[in-house]
Amino acid sequence: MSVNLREIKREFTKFLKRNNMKVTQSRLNLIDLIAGYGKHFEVEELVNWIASKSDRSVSRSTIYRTIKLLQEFGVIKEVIKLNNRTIYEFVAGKAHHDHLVCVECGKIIEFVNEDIEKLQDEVCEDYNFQPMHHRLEIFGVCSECSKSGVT
Amino acid sequence: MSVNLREIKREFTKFLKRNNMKVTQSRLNLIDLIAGYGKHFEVEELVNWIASKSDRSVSRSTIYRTIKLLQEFGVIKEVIKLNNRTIYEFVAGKAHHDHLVCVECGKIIEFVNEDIEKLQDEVCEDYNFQPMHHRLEIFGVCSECSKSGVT
DNA sequence: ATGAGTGCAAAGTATTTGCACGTAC
DNA sequence: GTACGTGCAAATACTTTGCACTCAT
Repeated sequence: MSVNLREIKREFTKFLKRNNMKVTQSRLNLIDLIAGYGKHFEVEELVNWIASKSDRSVSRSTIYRTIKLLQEFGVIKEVIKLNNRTIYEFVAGKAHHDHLVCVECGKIIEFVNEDIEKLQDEVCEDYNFQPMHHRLEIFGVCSECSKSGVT
Repeated sequence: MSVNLREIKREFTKFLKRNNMKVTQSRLNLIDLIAGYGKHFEVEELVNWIASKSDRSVSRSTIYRTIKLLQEFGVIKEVIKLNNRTIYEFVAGKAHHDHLVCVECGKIIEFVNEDIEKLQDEVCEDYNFQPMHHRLEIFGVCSECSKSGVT
Protein backbone atom coordinates (compact mmCIF):
# COMPACT_ATOMS: atom_id res chain seq x y z
CA MET A 1 0.00 0.00 0.00
CA SER A 2 1.41 3.32 -1.02
CA VAL A 3 0.25 6.39 0.86
CA ASN A 4 -0.69 9.62 -0.76
CA LEU A 5 2.27 11.81 0.03
CA ARG A 6 0.74 14.84 -1.56
CA GLU A 7 -2.21 14.54 0.80
CA ILE A 8 0.07 14.09 3.81
CA LYS A 9 2.06 17.15 2.93
CA ARG A 10 -1.10 19.14 2.47
CA GLU A 11 -2.27 18.11 5.94
CA PHE A 12 1.14 18.77 7.43
CA THR A 13 1.03 22.24 5.90
CA LYS A 14 -2.26 22.87 7.67
CA PHE A 15 -0.79 21.50 10.89
CA LEU A 16 2.14 23.90 10.63
CA LYS A 17 -0.05 26.91 9.90
CA ARG A 18 -2.42 26.00 12.70
CA ASN A 19 0.61 26.10 15.02
CA ASN A 20 2.00 29.31 13.57
CA MET A 21 4.98 27.57 12.11
CA LYS A 22 6.45 28.08 8.73
CA VAL A 23 6.03 25.76 5.81
CA THR A 24 9.61 25.30 4.72
CA GLN A 25 11.23 23.27 1.99
CA SER A 26 13.17 21.24 4.54
CA ARG A 27 10.05 20.22 6.35
CA LEU A 28 8.20 19.15 3.28
CA ASN A 29 11.24 17.51 1.78
CA LEU A 30 11.77 15.44 4.85
CA ILE A 31 8.38 13.85 4.43
CA ASP A 32 9.31 12.79 0.91
CA LEU A 33 12.72 11.62 2.02
CA ILE A 34 11.54 9.55 4.96
CA ALA A 35 8.71 8.07 2.96
CA GLY A 36 11.19 7.41 0.17
CA TYR A 37 13.55 5.65 2.51
CA GLY A 38 10.73 3.24 2.96
CA LYS A 39 11.70 1.35 6.08
CA HIS A 40 12.39 1.63 9.75
CA PHE A 41 15.24 4.02 10.32
CA GLU A 42 17.61 5.51 12.82
CA VAL A 43 18.61 9.14 12.59
CA GLU A 44 22.24 8.45 11.71
CA GLU A 45 21.16 6.14 8.91
CA LEU A 46 18.76 8.72 7.56
CA VAL A 47 21.36 11.51 7.75
CA ASN A 48 23.79 9.45 5.73
CA TRP A 49 21.23 8.33 3.22
CA ILE A 50 20.06 11.88 2.65
CA ALA A 51 23.64 13.08 2.34
CA SER A 52 24.28 10.43 -0.31
CA LYS A 53 21.55 11.92 -2.46
CA SER A 54 22.79 15.00 -4.19
CA ASP A 55 19.60 17.04 -3.99
CA ARG A 56 17.46 18.22 -1.13
CA SER A 57 19.95 18.00 1.71
CA VAL A 58 18.69 18.41 5.24
CA SER A 59 21.00 18.84 8.20
CA ARG A 60 21.12 16.56 11.20
CA SER A 61 19.74 19.29 13.46
CA THR A 62 16.80 19.92 11.22
CA ILE A 63 16.16 16.22 10.98
CA TYR A 64 16.00 15.92 14.75
CA ARG A 65 13.83 18.98 15.02
CA THR A 66 11.50 17.94 12.24
CA ILE A 67 11.16 14.37 13.48
CA LYS A 68 9.70 15.79 16.68
CA LEU A 69 7.16 17.74 14.69
CA LEU A 70 6.31 14.74 12.57
CA GLN A 71 5.78 12.72 15.71
CA GLU A 72 3.36 15.30 17.04
CA PHE A 73 1.70 15.42 13.67
CA GLY A 74 1.45 11.66 13.90
CA VAL A 75 3.15 10.30 10.81
CA ILE A 76 6.30 9.12 12.57
CA LYS A 77 6.69 6.96 15.63
CA GLU A 78 9.56 5.84 17.80
CA VAL A 79 8.86 2.17 17.52
CA ILE A 80 11.90 0.55 19.05
CA LYS A 81 14.23 1.54 21.84
CA LEU A 82 17.05 -0.95 22.01
CA ASN A 83 20.19 -0.27 23.98
CA ASN A 84 20.81 3.33 23.14
CA ARG A 85 19.34 3.18 19.71
CA THR A 86 16.05 4.70 18.68
CA ILE A 87 14.33 3.25 15.66
CA TYR A 88 11.64 5.27 13.95
CA GLU A 89 8.98 4.39 11.48
CA PHE A 90 6.92 6.31 9.00
CA VAL A 91 3.45 5.16 9.96
CA ALA A 92 1.19 7.35 7.84
CA GLY A 93 -1.55 5.31 6.28
CA LYS A 94 -0.61 2.18 8.17
CA ALA A 95 -2.83 0.46 10.67
CA HIS A 96 -1.42 0.51 14.17
CA HIS A 97 0.88 -2.40 14.75
CA ASP A 98 3.53 -3.62 17.13
CA HIS A 99 6.92 -5.25 16.64
CA LEU A 100 8.90 -8.42 17.06
CA VAL A 101 12.60 -7.63 17.18
CA CYS A 102 15.18 -10.30 16.47
CA VAL A 103 18.07 -9.82 18.85
CA GLU A 104 20.34 -11.88 16.58
CA CYS A 105 19.93 -10.27 13.19
CA GLY A 106 18.04 -7.12 14.08
CA LYS A 107 15.12 -7.94 11.84
CA ILE A 108 11.91 -6.16 12.71
CA ILE A 109 8.61 -7.93 12.12
CA GLU A 110 5.39 -5.98 12.31
CA PHE A 111 2.23 -7.54 13.60
CA VAL A 112 -1.32 -6.39 14.19
CA ASN A 113 -3.43 -7.80 16.96
CA GLU A 114 -6.72 -6.14 17.67
CA ASP A 115 -7.34 -8.23 20.75
CA ILE A 116 -4.19 -6.97 22.42
CA GLU A 117 -5.26 -3.42 21.64
CA LYS A 118 -8.68 -4.02 23.13
CA LEU A 119 -7.27 -5.53 26.30
CA GLN A 120 -4.97 -2.55 26.70
CA ASP A 121 -7.94 -0.22 26.50
CA GLU A 122 -9.65 -2.25 29.17
CA VAL A 123 -6.64 -2.04 31.44
CA CYS A 124 -6.56 1.73 30.96
CA GLU A 125 -10.23 1.99 31.83
CA ASP A 126 -9.66 0.01 34.99
CA TYR A 127 -7.09 2.57 36.06
CA ASN A 128 -8.94 5.61 34.75
CA PHE A 129 -5.91 6.18 32.61
CA GLN A 130 -6.22 8.05 29.31
CA PRO A 131 -3.92 6.31 26.87
CA MET A 132 -2.24 8.44 24.24
CA HIS A 133 0.02 5.92 22.59
CA HIS A 134 1.83 2.77 23.40
CA ARG A 135 4.76 0.66 22.34
CA LEU A 136 4.94 -3.09 22.56
CA GLU A 137 8.29 -4.61 21.71
CA ILE A 138 8.80 -8.35 21.82
CA PHE A 139 12.48 -9.24 21.76
CA GLY A 140 13.56 -12.73 20.78
CA VAL A 141 14.95 -14.85 17.96
CA CYS A 142 13.34 -14.99 14.55
CA SER A 143 12.66 -18.22 12.69
CA GLU A 144 15.65 -17.87 10.39
CA CYS A 145 18.10 -17.20 13.18
CA SER A 146 16.81 -20.03 15.33
CA LYS A 147 17.21 -22.34 12.33
CA SER A 148 20.78 -21.38 11.51
CA GLY A 149 22.33 -20.33 14.80
CA VAL A 150 23.21 -22.93 17.43
CA THR A 151 24.20 -20.11 19.79
CA MET B 1 5.43 -8.94 49.04
CA SER B 2 8.95 -8.82 50.32
CA VAL B 3 11.49 -10.95 48.59
CA ASN B 4 14.14 -12.99 50.27
CA LEU B 5 17.27 -11.02 49.56
CA ARG B 6 19.51 -13.59 51.17
CA GLU B 7 18.19 -16.19 48.76
CA ILE B 8 18.64 -13.88 45.77
CA LYS B 9 22.21 -13.15 46.73
CA ARG B 10 22.90 -16.84 47.17
CA GLU B 11 21.57 -17.51 43.68
CA PHE B 12 23.47 -14.58 42.24
CA THR B 13 26.63 -15.98 43.81
CA LYS B 14 26.03 -19.26 42.01
CA PHE B 15 25.36 -17.37 38.82
CA LEU B 16 28.67 -15.53 39.13
CA LYS B 17 30.64 -18.68 39.87
CA ARG B 18 28.98 -20.51 37.02
CA ASN B 19 30.24 -17.73 34.76
CA ASN B 20 33.72 -17.64 36.27
CA MET B 21 33.17 -14.24 37.74
CA LYS B 22 34.12 -13.05 41.15
CA VAL B 23 31.75 -12.61 44.02
CA THR B 24 32.61 -9.12 45.14
CA GLN B 25 31.27 -6.89 47.85
CA SER B 26 30.17 -4.31 45.29
CA ARG B 27 28.10 -6.84 43.43
CA LEU B 28 26.35 -8.18 46.48
CA ASN B 29 25.91 -4.75 47.99
CA LEU B 30 24.25 -3.48 44.89
CA ILE B 31 21.52 -6.06 45.24
CA ASP B 32 20.82 -4.82 48.75
CA LEU B 33 21.00 -1.22 47.67
CA ILE B 34 18.70 -1.54 44.70
CA ALA B 35 16.23 -3.64 46.64
CA GLY B 36 16.48 -1.11 49.45
CA TYR B 37 15.78 1.75 47.11
CA GLY B 38 12.48 0.03 46.62
CA LYS B 39 11.15 1.60 43.45
CA HIS B 40 11.72 2.18 39.79
CA PHE B 41 15.00 3.96 39.30
CA GLU B 42 17.29 5.64 36.84
CA VAL B 43 21.03 5.24 37.11
CA GLU B 44 21.72 8.85 38.03
CA GLU B 45 19.13 8.68 40.79
CA LEU B 46 20.62 5.51 42.16
CA VAL B 47 24.16 6.89 42.02
CA ASN B 48 23.13 9.91 44.05
CA TRP B 49 21.09 7.92 46.52
CA ILE B 50 23.95 5.52 47.11
CA ALA B 51 26.38 8.40 47.46
CA SER B 52 24.12 9.93 50.09
CA LYS B 53 24.43 6.85 52.23
CA SER B 54 27.69 6.85 54.06
CA ASP B 55 28.45 3.15 53.84
CA ARG B 56 28.82 0.76 50.97
CA SER B 57 29.62 3.17 48.16
CA VAL B 58 29.57 1.87 44.62
CA SER B 59 30.87 3.89 41.69
CA ARG B 60 28.86 4.82 38.69
CA SER B 61 30.94 2.56 36.45
CA THR B 62 30.37 -0.41 38.65
CA ILE B 63 26.70 0.35 38.81
CA TYR B 64 26.44 0.34 35.05
CA ARG B 65 28.49 -2.83 34.81
CA THR B 66 26.58 -4.60 37.53
CA ILE B 67 23.18 -3.61 36.24
CA LYS B 68 24.03 -5.48 33.06
CA LEU B 69 24.88 -8.57 35.05
CA LEU B 70 21.73 -8.26 37.11
CA GLN B 71 19.70 -7.99 33.94
CA GLU B 72 21.26 -11.19 32.62
CA PHE B 73 20.67 -12.80 35.96
CA GLY B 74 17.09 -11.64 35.68
CA VAL B 75 16.41 -9.56 38.77
CA ILE B 76 16.49 -6.22 37.01
CA LYS B 77 14.69 -5.05 33.91
CA GLU B 78 14.72 -1.96 31.76
CA VAL B 79 11.04 -1.26 31.98
CA ILE B 80 10.65 2.16 30.49
CA LYS B 81 12.45 4.00 27.75
CA LEU B 82 11.18 7.52 27.57
CA ASN B 83 12.98 10.19 25.59
CA ASN B 84 16.56 9.42 26.47
CA ARG B 85 15.87 8.11 29.90
CA THR B 86 16.03 4.49 30.93
CA ILE B 87 14.03 3.43 33.94
CA TYR B 88 14.92 0.17 35.64
CA GLU B 89 13.05 -1.97 38.08
CA PHE B 90 14.06 -4.62 40.55
CA VAL B 91 11.71 -7.41 39.54
CA ALA B 92 12.90 -10.34 41.65
CA GLY B 93 9.96 -12.14 43.15
CA LYS B 94 7.40 -10.12 41.23
CA ALA B 95 5.05 -11.52 38.65
CA HIS B 96 5.65 -10.21 35.17
CA HIS B 97 3.80 -6.99 34.61
CA ASP B 98 3.67 -4.07 32.24
CA HIS B 99 3.40 -0.32 32.75
CA LEU B 100 1.20 2.69 32.33
CA VAL B 101 3.30 5.83 32.28
CA CYS B 102 1.77 9.22 32.98
CA VAL B 103 3.32 11.76 30.64
CA GLU B 104 2.21 14.60 32.91
CA CYS B 105 3.52 13.60 36.32
CA GLY B 106 5.76 10.68 35.47
CA LYS B 107 3.88 8.26 37.66
CA ILE B 108 4.35 4.62 36.75
CA ILE B 109 1.47 2.22 37.29
CA GLU B 110 2.11 -1.50 37.08
CA PHE B 111 -0.49 -3.86 35.74
CA VAL B 112 -0.73 -7.56 35.10
CA ASN B 113 -2.79 -8.98 32.32
CA GLU B 114 -2.46 -12.63 31.55
CA ASP B 115 -4.58 -12.42 28.44
CA ILE B 116 -2.23 -9.95 26.84
CA GLU B 117 0.67 -12.25 27.63
CA LYS B 118 -1.13 -15.20 26.08
CA LEU B 119 -1.98 -13.29 22.93
CA GLN B 120 1.65 -12.25 22.60
CA ASP B 121 2.71 -15.86 22.75
CA GLU B 122 0.22 -16.69 20.05
CA VAL B 123 1.56 -13.95 17.84
CA CYS B 124 5.08 -15.29 18.33
CA GLU B 125 3.99 -18.78 17.40
CA ASP B 126 2.40 -17.48 14.25
CA TYR B 127 5.73 -16.03 13.23
CA ASN B 128 7.85 -18.88 14.55
CA PHE B 129 9.50 -16.31 16.73
CA GLN B 130 11.05 -17.33 20.04
CA PRO B 131 10.27 -14.58 22.52
CA MET B 132 12.83 -13.83 25.19
CA HIS B 133 11.32 -10.80 26.85
CA HIS B 134 9.06 -7.93 26.03
CA ARG B 135 8.19 -4.46 27.09
CA LEU B 136 4.77 -2.89 26.85
CA GLU B 137 4.56 0.77 27.73
CA ILE B 138 1.28 2.63 27.59
CA PHE B 139 1.82 6.37 27.69
CA GLY B 140 -1.01 8.65 28.66
CA VAL B 141 -2.50 10.70 31.45
CA CYS B 142 -3.28 9.23 34.86
CA SER B 143 -6.56 9.78 36.66
CA GLU B 144 -5.16 12.42 39.00
CA CYS B 145 -3.58 14.47 36.25
CA SER B 146 -6.65 14.34 34.06
CA LYS B 147 -8.70 15.55 37.02
CA SER B 148 -6.50 18.48 37.90
CA GLY B 149 -4.92 19.57 34.63
CA VAL B 150 -6.95 21.36 32.00
CA THR B 151 -3.92 21.27 29.72
C1' DA C 1 50.18 -15.06 43.16
C1' DT C 2 47.14 -13.98 39.65
C1' DG C 3 43.63 -12.26 37.04
C1' DA C 4 39.24 -10.23 37.35
C1' DG C 5 36.87 -6.08 39.43
C1' DT C 6 36.82 -1.28 40.71
C1' DG C 7 37.12 3.75 40.45
C1' DC C 8 38.54 7.50 38.05
C1' DA C 9 38.88 10.28 34.18
C1' DA C 10 38.64 10.25 29.37
C1' DA C 11 36.28 8.81 25.32
C1' DG C 12 32.24 7.57 22.77
C1' DT C 13 27.24 8.05 21.32
C1' DA C 14 23.05 10.28 20.70
C1' DT C 15 20.68 14.40 21.01
C1' DT C 16 20.02 19.35 21.97
C1' DT C 17 21.11 24.14 21.65
C1' DG C 18 23.25 29.06 20.81
C1' DC C 19 24.10 31.87 17.28
C1' DA C 20 24.63 34.01 12.70
C1' DC C 21 22.54 33.78 8.53
C1' DG C 22 18.63 32.57 5.36
C1' DT C 23 13.82 32.35 4.07
C1' DA C 24 8.61 32.23 4.58
C1' DC C 25 5.22 35.26 5.33
C1' DG D 1 10.86 43.78 7.22
C1' DT D 2 10.38 40.57 10.81
C1' DA D 3 10.42 36.42 13.08
C1' DC D 4 10.99 31.80 12.63
C1' DG D 5 13.94 28.04 10.56
C1' DT D 6 18.36 26.23 9.34
C1' DG D 7 23.17 24.69 9.59
C1' DC D 8 27.17 24.59 12.03
C1' DA D 9 29.80 23.77 15.94
C1' DA D 10 29.68 23.53 20.73
C1' DA D 11 27.35 21.73 24.60
C1' DT D 12 24.84 18.25 27.09
C1' DA D 13 23.41 13.77 28.68
C1' DC D 14 24.05 9.07 29.08
C1' DT D 15 26.97 5.17 28.82
C1' DT D 16 31.29 2.75 27.93
C1' DT D 17 36.18 2.07 28.32
C1' DG D 18 41.50 2.26 29.28
C1' DC D 19 44.38 2.05 32.92
C1' DA D 20 46.45 1.65 37.47
C1' DC D 21 45.30 -0.17 41.69
C1' DT D 22 42.66 -3.57 44.68
C1' DC D 23 40.67 -7.75 46.05
C1' DA D 24 38.70 -12.55 45.50
C1' DT D 25 40.31 -16.89 44.70
